[in-house]
Amino acid sequence: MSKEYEASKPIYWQIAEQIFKQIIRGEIRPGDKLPSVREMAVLSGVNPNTIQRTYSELERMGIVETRRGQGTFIVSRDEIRGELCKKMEKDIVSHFVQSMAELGFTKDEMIKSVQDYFREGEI
Amino acid sequence: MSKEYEASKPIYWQIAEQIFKQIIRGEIRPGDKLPSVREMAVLSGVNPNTIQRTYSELERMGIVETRRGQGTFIVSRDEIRGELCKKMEKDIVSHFVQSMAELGFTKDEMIKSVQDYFREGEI
Amino acid sequence: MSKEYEASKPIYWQIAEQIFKQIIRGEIRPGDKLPSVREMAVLSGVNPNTIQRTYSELERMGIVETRRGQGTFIVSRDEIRGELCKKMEKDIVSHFVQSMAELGFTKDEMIKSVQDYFREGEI
Amino acid sequence: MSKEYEASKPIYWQIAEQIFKQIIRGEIRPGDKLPSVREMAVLSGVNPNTIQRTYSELERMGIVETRRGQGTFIVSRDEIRGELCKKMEKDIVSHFVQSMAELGFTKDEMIKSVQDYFREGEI
DNA sequence: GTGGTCTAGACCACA
DNA sequence: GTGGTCTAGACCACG
Repeated sequence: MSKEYEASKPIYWQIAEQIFKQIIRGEIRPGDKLPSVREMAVLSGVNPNTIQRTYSELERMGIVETRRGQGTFIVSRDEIRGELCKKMEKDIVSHFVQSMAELGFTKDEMIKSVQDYFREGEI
Repeated sequence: MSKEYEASKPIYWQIAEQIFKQIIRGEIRPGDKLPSVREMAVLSGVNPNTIQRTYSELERMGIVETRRGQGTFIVSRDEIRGELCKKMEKDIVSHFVQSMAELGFTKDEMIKSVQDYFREGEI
Repeated sequence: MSKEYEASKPIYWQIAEQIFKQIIRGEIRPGDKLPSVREMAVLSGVNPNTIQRTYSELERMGIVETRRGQGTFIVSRDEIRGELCKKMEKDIVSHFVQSMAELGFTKDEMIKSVQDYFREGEI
Repeated sequence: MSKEYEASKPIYWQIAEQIFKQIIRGEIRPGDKLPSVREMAVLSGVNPNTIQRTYSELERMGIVETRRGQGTFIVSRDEIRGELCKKMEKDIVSHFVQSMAELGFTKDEMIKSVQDYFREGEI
């Protein structure tokens, strides 16, 4: 099931983002074990070192904990999912607002832009 | 007057974005001459090669045209400003909507998120 | 009664250290029998192999002796407790002094640092 | 000038610690450029990837900043040296005090242990 | 030339 | 079998 990766972001980070989304959507839950580095490498069609880096990053962010010889687990605090979701939402929204503000958009214009985006899709 | 640049995006692109914004805000107008590569390099506190790349990028995007021996000029079509603004707006909004959609947000939730962002700032 | 273990040190060694401390504090005495590997594994919430390794290490250090068919016992020399204590104290202190010396601290500064550590706690 | 590395800690971390000490002792100063990844690899007698990891770690800790195409620089806040020193001192002291406390030592006994350590050296 | 990422393949400590 | 580290060598974006 090897996927295609964009050139713009590092692969290890794109894989991390996939895991974020799986946690947020509830497909992976606190306490769950992630596939081993080697398994995940095969699943993702990349080198094990790349997955290693992904998992290291997740651990540094406190999303995952690794138990030597046992595997890598989603941190078992139930709040982790909500926290992750809030964090990502905040990052995306603040990036959006700041970008639009630099272009001179006001709050209401930003909201209108989003509504228009959906309106175009409807047509 | 060397500025600080983020590590996340290439410097040549950050400078291009500054120029976009100046055009959109009307600080630079169609037909205006940009500073020479060397001048701009000094103003920005970066290597002339970096400015060269910025200008190349702007030319590739049809925003700027270079006249041998005279310099680099903003393309003289008056619509350029509006086009640029629309393009950037569209890029930002579609990136925002898609990122939020991947997190499972609906249209209304996205709009609420933006409103909340401003609400927090008010407090 | 599974406990939490730090990721920095191997679990087998963390368990060995717990036993050291119990001996030093007199909770376990020379001649006492340690729990069997399997019992200890359950008590500690880890794999029996891990306890096996802990006991091997203790034996290698001459702190424990195993009698086939009977179990694992704290060595019956009464001095063992004092020796262990002296050894651990010496290890900790020499590690401390050398680390501080590498940072350029003098003897008096080291002592002051320790006193300050307690002073902060008091406030 | 290839050195010997202990097996207990990862090489990339031992190299990071060397840099810490050089900063604390003032041998490297805020704003200074570190050797390039490749140079440092030769100097240290290790693979460039290992140095890369060292520098990444230093950046993550906010001690160093990297400018693509230019090099890796000690962060140019003058306070960085004092902060680093305080941080390392605190880590070492708290580790020392806690280890000794677990052995049942009181504050005064800890200080006496340190003094005795130096006294033995004198003899 | 500089750092950043990735691959391939190896070895180790740990459970 | 699991994660962690390291080497060797490659390619890329950037300045």
